[in-house]
Amino acid sequence: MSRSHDFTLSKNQQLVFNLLKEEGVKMSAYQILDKLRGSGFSAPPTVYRALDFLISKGLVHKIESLNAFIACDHTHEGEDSVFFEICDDCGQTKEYSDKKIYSQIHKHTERKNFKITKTTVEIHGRCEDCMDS
Amino acid sequence: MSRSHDFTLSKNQQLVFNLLKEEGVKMSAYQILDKLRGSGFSAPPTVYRALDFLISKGLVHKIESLNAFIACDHTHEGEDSVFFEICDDCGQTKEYSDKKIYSQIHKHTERKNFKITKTTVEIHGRCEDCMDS
DNA sequence: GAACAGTATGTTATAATATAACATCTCTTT
DNA sequence: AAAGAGATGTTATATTATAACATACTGTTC
Repeated sequence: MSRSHDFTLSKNQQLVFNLLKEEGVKMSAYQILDKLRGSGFSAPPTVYRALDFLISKGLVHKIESLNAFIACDHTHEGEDSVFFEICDDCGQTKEYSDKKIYSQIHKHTERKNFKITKTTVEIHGRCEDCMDS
Repeated sequence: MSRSHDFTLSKNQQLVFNLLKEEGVKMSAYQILDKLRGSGFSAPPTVYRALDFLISKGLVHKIESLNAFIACDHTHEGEDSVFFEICDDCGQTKEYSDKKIYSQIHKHTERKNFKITKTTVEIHGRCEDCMDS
């Protein structure tokens, strides 16, 4: 059950991660639960525990402004400097990495002697496709 | 920096706004409800409706990563380019405005032809005071 | 291979956050 | 006074998340 990581995923962790990767879109914990009932999931803690683990390993992100979860899109560089662009019309949620945005944030926190543990950047709006229609 | 509003606050809106201003810290909707029971509040919709209005006018912000609400700190410039620095030790939540951070974000979305309606930037970590202890 | 420690799981219950739906009220404008 | 818009009161319920505790699995160490 392993990936190209220095850790292994348990059965439940693998099931949740695979589902999120296959769907490729953001899902609520209860949407995940419903999809995995056939695999033996029956209660919320099963989902939340798997999500907590996957998030701690950086394999899944939580979209705070939507209480939703999405598989990490590993096409980008930089695990830490990730942010989301969310179309409120079609729901498409794209993950990006931009060192410059985070560099500005770090400049600010360094001035304040603030030690960052996690940063949430979520951009809501309307995507190119939805602007056309 | 005070601002002149082109609108008035209803009784409930005023009560919620005054409470948040006086407390000066983030509060959950249910904390607000409990504090305002003496003023006749008895159910969640009363609080959420007032909060929705105040947020729409920019007088209150929601901290998405904490499901909490805080009065806008009008000491900064730029209504739109606001972000939060949240100490997970002491809970202190400071509001800042930084054009440069938002300028980087806008550069990104312009490249993607993404039309922003709202941006959430929340920085979690440990504040200077808590680092000392 | 038995004892153990650490982690993961299953299960029930409940906490915490947020909204739907609908009746009523209170203004302002006509 | 009637109409319309916004605000409120109220009940019920939806949605999101965690507490608590028992059991099972997994990899050591002896």
